[in-house]
Amino acid sequence: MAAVPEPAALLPTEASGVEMVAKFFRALGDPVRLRLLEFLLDEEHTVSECVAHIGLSQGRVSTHLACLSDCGYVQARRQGRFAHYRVSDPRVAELVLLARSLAADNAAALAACMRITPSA
Amino acid sequence: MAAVPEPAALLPTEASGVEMVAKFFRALGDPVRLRLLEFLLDEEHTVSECVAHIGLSQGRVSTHLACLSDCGYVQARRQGRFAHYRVSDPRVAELVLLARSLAADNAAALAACMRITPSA
DNA sequence: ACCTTATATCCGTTCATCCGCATATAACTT
DNA sequence: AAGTTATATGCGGATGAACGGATATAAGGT
Repeated sequence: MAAVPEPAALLPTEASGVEMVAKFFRALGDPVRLRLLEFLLDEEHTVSECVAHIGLSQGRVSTHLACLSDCGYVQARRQGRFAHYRVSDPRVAELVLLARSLAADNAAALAACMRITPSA
Repeated sequence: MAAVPEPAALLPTEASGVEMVAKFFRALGDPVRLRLLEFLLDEEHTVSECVAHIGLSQGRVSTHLACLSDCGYVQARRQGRFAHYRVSDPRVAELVLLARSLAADNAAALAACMRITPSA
């Protein structure tokens, strides 16, 4: 099977798997969540600290953190009434750094790309 | 400068840069574009071939390809009335494979994450 | 010139996602 | 128990992004 010159099956064969990888990327497609990831890379931080760092409403930040947690980017440690979040997997940093280098090489075209966000 | 225990500045310092990386990820957050990327990894394909492969309207596929091109994921080679697209950078495959491995490890949680796509 | 083929763009609709605000839950404090 | 602090969830509204279908542009064929 798979006698085609495919490199190693970039994507899962099932459609549901592709949708899953897309979802995974969508979680990174938000500037607030990216900033949260960076903030939580090395050290744990509570939700309140994240709120102070990000500057959005507490509810919003909590939801963003839950989203990152659902997707496996960060982990929550409960302690009393506090929730300490941190990045759970070193590959996360790898992923973002790789994207950053790619994006940097295409900054001009990317900025001009009106097909994703017409006004940004 | 940067005497903080940051690992190597995961994200660009300026807000516009963060928005740019987010935009970059958003381009990958669509199953159709992911399938196109895989299709164009090794071999060039024309738009018509992509249309046949993907199964959406020609206009839609053309726009998706333009989007990928704007973001620097693929490159177009014009020949007569044909446009041949292919992945331009080997790091693209790296990026998607890395995400795939991460997503696989969190498949269950990801599937249950209602914060990104309530119905998928 | 006319018709076909290949690709790109525009338009209106529908669905997804983000936001702030209000509210619910849960844990400490006194 | 009542009040405070920390976090999570629900709601309506606004914007973003996907789609199909129609149309514009451009190249080849006859």
